[in-house]
Amino acid sequence: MNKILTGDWKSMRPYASALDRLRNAGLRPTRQRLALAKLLFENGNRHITAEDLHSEARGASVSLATVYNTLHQFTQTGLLREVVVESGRAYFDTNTSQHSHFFFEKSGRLLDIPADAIEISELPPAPDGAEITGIDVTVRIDA
Amino acid sequence: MNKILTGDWKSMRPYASALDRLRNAGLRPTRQRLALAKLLFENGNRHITAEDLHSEARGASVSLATVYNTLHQFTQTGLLREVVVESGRAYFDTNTSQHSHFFFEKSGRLLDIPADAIEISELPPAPDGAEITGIDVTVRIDA
DNA sequence: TACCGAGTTTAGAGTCATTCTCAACTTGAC
DNA sequence: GTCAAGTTGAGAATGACTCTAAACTCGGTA
Repeated sequence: MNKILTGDWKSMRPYASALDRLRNAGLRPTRQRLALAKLLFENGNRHITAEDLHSEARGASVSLATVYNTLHQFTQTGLLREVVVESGRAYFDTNTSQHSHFFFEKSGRLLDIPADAIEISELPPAPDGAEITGIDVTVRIDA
Repeated sequence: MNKILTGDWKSMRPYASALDRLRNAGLRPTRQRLALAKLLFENGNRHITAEDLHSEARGASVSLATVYNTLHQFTQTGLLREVVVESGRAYFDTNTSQHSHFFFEKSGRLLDIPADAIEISELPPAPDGAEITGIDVTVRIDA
C-alpha cells in the first residue's frame, strides 16, 4: 500500500504541505512564508517566539518584521495559536487544537498537556451573553 | 460586640491595615509603600496595571520606578499575584487565593471566577518531579 | 513573454512597558 | 543625634514589538 493511501503522504511532499497550508489559508505563497511555514510545521509541534523563529530562518534571510507579520497572519487564519504565559514575550504554538501547557518558568520552555489529561467542568457562563473565545490553562513549573 | 471581636476591625483602622500588611511581609513601611498598599488593598479586590496604579497615586507622588519595585516586592511576599493574560502588559491581582479569571479582550478588563466555579480534575504530574508553582485558568471573552 | 496592479517585504525609525543606574534620601537601631 | 542599610527616583537603557513608506514579488492578463 502506498503512502498516499496510508495517509502518510505528508512525509512525501514536505514542500507541498507548507504550500497547501498557505493556499488553504488564502495567503500568497511567497518565498518568506514558505520558508517560515516549513520551519514551523515540518518539525512536529513547536512552541516558538518571533525572535527564535527569526534566527532559525537566517539561511532564508527573512526580516524580523516579516516574521512578526507572518506569525500574526498564521494566527489569524488558524494555522497557529498564540500562547501568553509571560508578559513581554509571545509564544506561538503549532498545535491549534484545545490543550493546555506546562510552563517551565526558569527555562522558558512550554510543554503540551493533552486536552484529555485535564478536565474542566462547571465552567460558569460568560457574563452578559458574551462569547467565549478561548480557555487557557497554564500549569507553572519551578524548573 | 465590638468590631475587633466580630473580625470587622479592618474597617476601623484602614491605615494600620496597610501598615500591618507591610510589617508582616517584612517590608519597611515607607510613605510610598503605604500609599500604594492603601490604594491596592482598601478598595476591595482589584486587577491593576503598574501604569494605572501610578496614575492613581499621583497625589502621593510616587515614581513609576517605585510603583514597579513595589508591585514586584508585594508579589514576592505574597501580598499580590501577577496575572499574565496579554503579552506586553502585566496585571496585579489583590486576590491571592486560588481562582480563575474572565479576560475581556476588547476592554482589557479582568473578572474573578471563584475557585469553586471551575473544577479541574486529573491534573497530570509535573515532569521530572518538578514543583507546580501555580495553575492559571483564563477564560477569554469577546467583549 | 511582457506588463500591471494588488499584495508583500523590509530597513530603519518609533513606541511602549519595563528595568537599570546610582546619587540622594529615609528609616530604625543604638 | 548618628550611621549603616534599605529605599527612592530621574533619566537613560532595554527588549519586544509595530509602523512607515519605498522597493519588490506574484499571479493574472494580453
